[in-house]
Amino acid sequence: MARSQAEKDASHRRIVKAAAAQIRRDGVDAVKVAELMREAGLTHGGFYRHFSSREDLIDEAIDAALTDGSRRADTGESQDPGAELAQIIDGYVSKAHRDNPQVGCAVAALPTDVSRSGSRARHAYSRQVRRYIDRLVGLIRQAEPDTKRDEAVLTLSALVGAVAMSRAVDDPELSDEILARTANALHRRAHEAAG
Amino acid sequence: MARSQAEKDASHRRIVKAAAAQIRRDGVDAVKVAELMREAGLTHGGFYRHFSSREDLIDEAIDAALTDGSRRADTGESQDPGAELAQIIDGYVSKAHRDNPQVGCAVAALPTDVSRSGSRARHAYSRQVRRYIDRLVGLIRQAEPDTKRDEAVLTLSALVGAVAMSRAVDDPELSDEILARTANALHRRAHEAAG
DNA sequence: TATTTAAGATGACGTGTGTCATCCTCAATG
DNA sequence: CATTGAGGATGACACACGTCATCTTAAATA
Repeated sequence: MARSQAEKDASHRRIVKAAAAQIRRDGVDAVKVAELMREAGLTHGGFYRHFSSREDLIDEAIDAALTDGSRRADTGESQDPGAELAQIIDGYVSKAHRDNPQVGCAVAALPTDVSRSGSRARHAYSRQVRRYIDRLVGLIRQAEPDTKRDEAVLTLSALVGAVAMSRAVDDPELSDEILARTANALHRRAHEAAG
Repeated sequence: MARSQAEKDASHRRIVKAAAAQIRRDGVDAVKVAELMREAGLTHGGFYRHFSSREDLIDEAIDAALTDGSRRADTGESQDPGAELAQIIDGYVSKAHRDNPQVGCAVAALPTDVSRSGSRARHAYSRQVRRYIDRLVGLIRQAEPDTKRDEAVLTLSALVGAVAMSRAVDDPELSDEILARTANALHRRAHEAAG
């Protein structure tokens, strides 16, 4: 063996982390191998000791970006489902989330990129969507299980769509309005269901 | 003057139309000048008679893709707002729409691309979002105007998010479920509001 | 019909980028 | 301590793509 395995793993993680952040901020095609390695404190030469191709890295980085987001979603095992749901909504449809895609939820940041990516990325995306839905199902108050699941999917769709649109829009007021009104409507719906 | 102005305009429209379709299907970065001109029945040489740069074309093509979608949304001046709303929901969150992004709504297909594009594209996106919201406000039954607008924004967010996610997901069943449950929940919400 | 002018074709250039061959260097083993 | 093998550095190649100079050709005008 040569250079410590721990060092290699650390380098690997640094590369993937940098790629995951840049992909969420600027998209898949903005990731350049040489530039990425520079960000990770390396040169472009060693790249192929870690990945068989650029495509391979992209797949792993998208997977990492998606998995990374799940940690955030799993925090806060509150005892009050209603409060927790409200907290998730406000955190997701927030200006901070909108303005920092590089550390935000990849489900909202990468839908189009994932559609055009490899199987690993699409699989990770699906897994993440299922996690969100399951989590929301557990927090929504509703009599019928089927109706409850409808509500969970609607909630996720609205969260993702609102953040995506708020990032694309040119007018700051409209952007804020999209976030605020989506949150309002989701809160009202949750409240009415709770009785 | 030389070659008929009508021919030039026709070429221009063909180029922009081809670009708009490809952008919605494969994203901005997939558009290559030479390939695009070939699709339009021309060679790459004449490109700069129409656009000052590739960026210029992208901006115009995104604008066109967004404007194109508004025609679809404006059709069907039905007398029954409830039926019209239901029709819009079912048409938007449909498998046909999901599977044909090249002719679908650009608000759902291009949020991330627009975020990284020029001012013209972002402005067109904002205009389109406002049109959708206004149209939905006019179709939603609700007493309070403010609440009505909340509902309209929520509806748009959910429509856009559902289509975007359904395209990224790997599992066909999950993809269908996202569309179907989002539609269910939106229909139920509209029905309850109608009393 | 002769002239003019611009749309479009042809071909080339420069740059950026993914990929790979080669060399260097140090940690792990004996 | 000598050896070795792999991580990382350096440099180069091949190719793709945006851009531009130049030529060709046909429509519009006198």
